[in-house]
Amino acid sequence: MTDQLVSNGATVSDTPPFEDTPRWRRRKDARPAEVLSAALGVFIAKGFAGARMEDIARAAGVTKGTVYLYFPSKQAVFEALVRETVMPRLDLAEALIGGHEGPVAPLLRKIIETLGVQVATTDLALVAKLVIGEAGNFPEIARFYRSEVIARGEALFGRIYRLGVLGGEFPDLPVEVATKLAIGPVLITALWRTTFAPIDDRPFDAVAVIRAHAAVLTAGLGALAGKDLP
Amino acid sequence: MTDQLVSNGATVSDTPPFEDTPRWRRRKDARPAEVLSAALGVFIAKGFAGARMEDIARAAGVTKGTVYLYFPSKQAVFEALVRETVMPRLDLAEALIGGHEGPVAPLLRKIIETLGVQVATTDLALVAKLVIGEAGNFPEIARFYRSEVIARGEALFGRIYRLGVLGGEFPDLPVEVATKLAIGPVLITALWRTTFAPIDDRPFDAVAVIRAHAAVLTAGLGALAGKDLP
Amino acid sequence: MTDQLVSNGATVSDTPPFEDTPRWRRRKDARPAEVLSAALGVFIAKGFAGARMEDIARAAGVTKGTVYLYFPSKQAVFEALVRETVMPRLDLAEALIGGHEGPVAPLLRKIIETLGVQVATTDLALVAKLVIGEAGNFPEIARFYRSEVIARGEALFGRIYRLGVLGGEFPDLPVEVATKLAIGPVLITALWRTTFAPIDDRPFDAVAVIRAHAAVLTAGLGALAGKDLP
Amino acid sequence: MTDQLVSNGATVSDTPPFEDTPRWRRRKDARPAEVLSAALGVFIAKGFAGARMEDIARAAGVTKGTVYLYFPSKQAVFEALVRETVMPRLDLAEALIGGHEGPVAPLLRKIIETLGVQVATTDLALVAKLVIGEAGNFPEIARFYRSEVIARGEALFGRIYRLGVLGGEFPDLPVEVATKLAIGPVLITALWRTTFAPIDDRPFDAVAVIRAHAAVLTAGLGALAGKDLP
DNA sequence: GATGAATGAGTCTTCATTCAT
DNA sequence: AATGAATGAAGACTCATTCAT
Repeated sequence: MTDQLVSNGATVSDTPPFEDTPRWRRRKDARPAEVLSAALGVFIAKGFAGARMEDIARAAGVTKGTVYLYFPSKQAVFEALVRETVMPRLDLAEALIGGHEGPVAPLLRKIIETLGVQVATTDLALVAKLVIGEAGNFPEIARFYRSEVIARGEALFGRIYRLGVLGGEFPDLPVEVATKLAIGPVLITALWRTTFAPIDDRPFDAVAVIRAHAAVLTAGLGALAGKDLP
Repeated sequence: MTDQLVSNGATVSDTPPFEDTPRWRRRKDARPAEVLSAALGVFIAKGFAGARMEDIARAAGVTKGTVYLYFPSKQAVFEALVRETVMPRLDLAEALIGGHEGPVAPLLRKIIETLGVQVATTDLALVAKLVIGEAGNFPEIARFYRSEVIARGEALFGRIYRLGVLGGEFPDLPVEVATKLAIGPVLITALWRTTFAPIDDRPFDAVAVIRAHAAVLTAGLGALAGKDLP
Repeated sequence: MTDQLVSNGATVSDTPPFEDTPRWRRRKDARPAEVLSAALGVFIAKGFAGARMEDIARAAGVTKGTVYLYFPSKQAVFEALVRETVMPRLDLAEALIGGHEGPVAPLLRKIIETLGVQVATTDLALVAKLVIGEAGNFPEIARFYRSEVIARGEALFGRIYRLGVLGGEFPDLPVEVATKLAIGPVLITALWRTTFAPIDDRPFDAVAVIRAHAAVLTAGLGALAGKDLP
Repeated sequence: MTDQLVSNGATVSDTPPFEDTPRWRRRKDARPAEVLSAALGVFIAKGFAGARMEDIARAAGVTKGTVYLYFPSKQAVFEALVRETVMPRLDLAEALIGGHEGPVAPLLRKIIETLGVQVATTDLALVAKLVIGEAGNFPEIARFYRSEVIARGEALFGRIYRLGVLGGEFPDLPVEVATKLAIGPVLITALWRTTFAPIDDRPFDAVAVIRAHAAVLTAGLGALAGKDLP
């Protein structure tokens, strides 16, 4: 059941079923990524404390010792996981948004849709959920996430939002407030997916939520343009 | 199903019918609630696994043994906590919304503001965060929360929303989608409060987010009324 | 076999054989000393690294967890052991020597005999052996031993020795050299007892070595009085 | 008994009779000795248990696997180390003493000085310390050392000492007692060197201790010649 | 009713050893 | 011959739970 959640990365079954049956294969380069991928599933399913290194190792198709060959501790696995999962995507996001300039409202909608679907569909959301759940125990991680992920996201979004304010398309909300309005429904799809969808009969259509959100938010911002907000 | 959930934890009203030690009577009645209140703080700070019974006991001003006098296990404490914290508030919420009828859009805004501020400000949000964080380890809790809290909230919100759709004030979104749009920014304030606010210098104005959210959402829904959404 | 080495302190068999069979008895005050006594035997027999907390606990008649109730780590047990075993004896030694004044040569012999027998017979020697064996891993312990035990011993011995030098009874050796001449054979009895005596058929008469040592050393020092030593 | 001790460790002379890879020939011959030399340092610094094969290998400039090429286990390394380090020196010692005959007291002093300086200055002392520290875990090693090293040393010393007793130059002490008087201060310099010298500011003059010891011991024995000792 | 000493199952982590390359 | 990735048994330490007091 966890496997469904982990969209990318190798899983146990990636190991080719038949080879000349070596006790192990030399995979130094691939291993860390494999372990992290396996770790994501286990952490999501059981939380940091509940995840046993044994679980992670087995999910990665190796033994405990091998995990320690690449990561000095469970916490290091967790930290690497957050870093490695989030960073590449962020670069992508910045590249995606960075170039765009022009009429703001439709752009915002497009961005929320595109990124929202990404976030609501990929590991990114799972990592966010992990960070939220474990922030108490990992202030460092929270701080890192705060400064590396959220700050960068806010900067991107803020740049666009301010353009809209200047152009009279959006009301003059503080950027950090506007950002949360934009992120809120995106985040909820992420949390729903890990928290309630697994125990729910009804299908959960994350994309529908994101679409509606993008539409309603831009419409609402447009409608309130130029008005004073309390 | 709900009854099974909190399988055996004592609750506040569990006072044994007759005893002859009035000296302890006062305490005995108050203890379970005191313990749960203390437990909330500890669970929030450290998560379920990270919270030690010793911590909870000390926070409640008693010793470990005493906690076990009222709750048979750590899990029972957690379950009772979710139940006892959420239930009374829900009744309140239903009472609050239940009566109102009339013009829908302003009502919706009022409700989101009032309840949102409540949620974003009180323990309710913390419990939600807990449930989200521990759902993997406590499917029962997640199920309970899903059916008791979310279902009831959705029913309340859905009743109003459908009125708005019928009256042509709102676009015809599926109720569970609309609910998530409404809840998203509320939830984010809750998560922010526990996750990032503790490590952030800048003050976090939850109420501002809720206000803006109520305004933008109702404006957006109004603007899209009658239109087709993809 | 180890039991013979540990002269004082409670051992497992101190537990009264029959009582009203409690799973455990509340012994908060006695426990730390019991654990240390048991630990000495285990450390001597297996060295620090080879000693398992389980061994120590079982030797003390408790379980692992109980040991951790009183000592935060294995290293803490070791440190406390050295401290607690050595300190009281040192006070004794200082009291013993402190008072004496008068003709120096016979006094020195008396002191070496008395203290040497003590050292060669009690736990003191075992602890010294431990410190020697584990100094590499516990520089702190070595430092502590160096400054607390050896320095104090050297001061005591040095005071007497210098009197003898001034009185023309002893040759003018550096005190730290003279001390080592006095300690050497004493130490060897300690090491022999733990290292070779257990695997030897022939009985080992530590007291005979000490007596001979006291006699030969004082005679030698007397014979060399006033002469130049290279 | 001795043969069992070093059960299966390869020794320097183990060179397989014929190979055809001269490129490695030089190394292959030197390796075991290099490994043992490296191992001594590591064992001294960390004790047997604390020494990791990785440490030993790195100190020898090879990798773990290579160590296992020459020694089947860590214990085999330790055993070979003790054997190979001690044996050659012992032969030397026997050669040195063996020939001498004549006036006993000055000879004894000469021997103690010469050998004592050797012992107090070379690896020999370190090995002794190792054996003392690990005897509990390696009764075999202790037995080997007892029978091969100590017994031979005692025999050498005893032969000389008995001559002195017969000639009326020395008091009639049991040989094993007299040996310990002679060895004690020598051993202490060895232990001091590894245990306290590394953490001490003051320089430690092992040779001065040995010189004084040789002088005082022979003087003392001479002074007590013919007297009854208790 | 309350305490806290004691327990012991459960995990992380280390490292000697193996073996494909 | 040499390497070093992989293994897995072993041991320190934690903490929920029990129960004599």
